[in-house]
Amino acid sequence: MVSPRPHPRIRDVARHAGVSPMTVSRALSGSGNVSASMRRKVEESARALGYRRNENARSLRPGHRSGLVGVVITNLSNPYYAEVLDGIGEILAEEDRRVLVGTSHEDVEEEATLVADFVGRRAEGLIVVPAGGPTEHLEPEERLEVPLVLASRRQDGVDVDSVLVDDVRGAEEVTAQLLSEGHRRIAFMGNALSVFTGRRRFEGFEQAHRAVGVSVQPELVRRAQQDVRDAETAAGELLDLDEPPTAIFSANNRNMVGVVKALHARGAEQGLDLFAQVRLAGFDDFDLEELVPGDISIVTHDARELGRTAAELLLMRLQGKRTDRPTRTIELPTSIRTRRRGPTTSD
Amino acid sequence: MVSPRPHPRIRDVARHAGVSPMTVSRALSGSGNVSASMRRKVEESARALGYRRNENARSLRPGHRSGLVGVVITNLSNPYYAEVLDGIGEILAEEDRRVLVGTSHEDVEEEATLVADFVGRRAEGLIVVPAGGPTEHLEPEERLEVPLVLASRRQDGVDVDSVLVDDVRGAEEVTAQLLSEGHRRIAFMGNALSVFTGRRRFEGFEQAHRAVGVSVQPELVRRAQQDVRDAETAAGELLDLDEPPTAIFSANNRNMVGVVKALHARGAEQGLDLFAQVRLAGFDDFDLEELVPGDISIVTHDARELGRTAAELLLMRLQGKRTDRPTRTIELPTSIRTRRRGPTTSD
DNA sequence: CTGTTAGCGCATTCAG
DNA sequence: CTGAATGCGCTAACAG
Repeated sequence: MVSPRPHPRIRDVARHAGVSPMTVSRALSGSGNVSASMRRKVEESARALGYRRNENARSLRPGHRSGLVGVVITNLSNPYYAEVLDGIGEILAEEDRRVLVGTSHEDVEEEATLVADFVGRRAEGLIVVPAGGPTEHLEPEERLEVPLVLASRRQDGVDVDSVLVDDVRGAEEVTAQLLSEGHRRIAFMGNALSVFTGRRRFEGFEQAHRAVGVSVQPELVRRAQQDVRDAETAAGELLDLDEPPTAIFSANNRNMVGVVKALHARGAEQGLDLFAQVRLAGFDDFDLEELVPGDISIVTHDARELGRTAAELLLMRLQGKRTDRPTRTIELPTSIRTRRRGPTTSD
Repeated sequence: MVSPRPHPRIRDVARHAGVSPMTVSRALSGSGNVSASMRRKVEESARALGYRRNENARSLRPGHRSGLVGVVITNLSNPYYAEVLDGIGEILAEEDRRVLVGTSHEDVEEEATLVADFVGRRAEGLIVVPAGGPTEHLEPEERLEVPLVLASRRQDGVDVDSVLVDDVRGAEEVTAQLLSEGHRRIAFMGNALSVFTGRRRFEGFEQAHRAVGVSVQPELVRRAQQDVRDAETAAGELLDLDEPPTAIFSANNRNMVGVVKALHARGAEQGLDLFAQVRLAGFDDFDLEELVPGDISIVTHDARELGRTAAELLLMRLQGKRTDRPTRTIELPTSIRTRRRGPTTSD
């Protein structure tokens, strides 16, 4: 007992209202000249039949816009990116545009598949957190000239509007702070070098070392941890070294949380206060940072605002306001927040 | 210098390859019978022109599926729902389906708008975390019989496949635990009563009280906090009462994090260890739970698995495997994890 | 194996 | 103010 036509068409409404399809189209789009009574009658028929205009068919007409924006995120279970996505959605919803979302899992091929698919669905614009690596799929011809904005990361050779944070400086400054406190064995935990932020944040980390003539210890560098569990494991390995680091720099949210968990777990196991022995620093806010029982410095910026800005840049292009204008890169301000503990158990 | 036709059509490829559009269609869809050499030639032309099949036009053909699933989340900046969404995406990606996502902000009207829009775009299925309230927009006629799965919450009168957790029992058991420890002034912080989980978790909370003949104090009930900041404020108010609660039950992730922050902040301000004075319990995992320096019990379940299950239920319907079979509600198992501290400063 | 015809649902012409 | 014809891009069904 399935209805033969799941979706009533404009012609069904027309028949029901005893008018031509054109009248229905005009009445429902609100645009054309239709008498008030006619409009009412059409609206009733539409409601009665449960008519819904087919946006896909509509978008076939020349000049019509799909209202779709494709968003490719590397890892949605990172609250940082969830926040970015939410910021993007916030701005696009204001313009009544919808979001097609996909996760690349930091894999360029998955990213390319998603981009191709979104373009095939005639998304009007794309916002991508690029995984890094080959970039053919991001080139204008490949994406059929669909406007693209890169969020959080940029790609060499992909000249499009981008929203970044000043990774290098943030990493450098916070690392410098650790060095100035006397730390000489600072670990680095971050993304692979193929990832823009992984490269840049490591660069800042290195620069700070060079500035004071200290060299980065390769054995203290851990890369490409994808989630908290990986990060916790990697941090555990660092703590197990014969000569463990005296400080750990975590280049993103997931790594930082993993490090904190590792310090806590090991400390409890060994009856030691590892937070007093290992100074923490890194990128990205995380919930309950204030509970970390040791000194910690966070390079922070507003993830939601980053998403909003990316969406705004895209909208400019979509509204034709900046077509053929040169590409812009907006760098969002970061700040460093340091939280220090007094002597651990006293007081 | 804008290209006149941004998107080459099948006919352009046909002309370029010196064949008919039909041959191109067949060659590219891989389905039809096309000679190998022909196929190669077509593929080359397609590449040369940067042709991308228009999925919207394609989905116009009878019998064709859009491959789209619409997902409505109430609040993406809650990591819990980000995880649910990621789980949904994981399953759908396996079937090469794409996700249209929107945030309702716990507002039924926004939810209705999104559902209508997704249906208009001919999404084949919908997964909704319902905000609660009126449900006309979720009725079969309104959504044009598009299969719908409810995630995390159910709606009275909306008889569709649903994935839930056993809110009532979870809340009851963990509340009973607090009561058995002697707590008699237990605060409740959760969603509005109009929200399914808000209702059910409060119900369990009340039941546990009734079972031991203790009555819930209305002044200790705070509802509808939407984010961590709201929750922190509300928790602060509770702590400011003349007779503050001795325990707080937080009915979800955002409330729990807010409560922990409030206890920490107030404690630091007043030089007190509030975690020793206020017993915590509630729903949903959160990062760094182990750092909470006091007793805490969490009713936990796998958010990603909830998303996966919702997607799987939807796929069953989409693949016609369960059409006209009765509606199912899957209840995911929860468990309670309790973490206790020894005496605070000694040891 | 390839081409022609026709129509998916809609809205922009242009006529009345 | 309303209707008829036409085509957006694609592909079944049917020739050939």
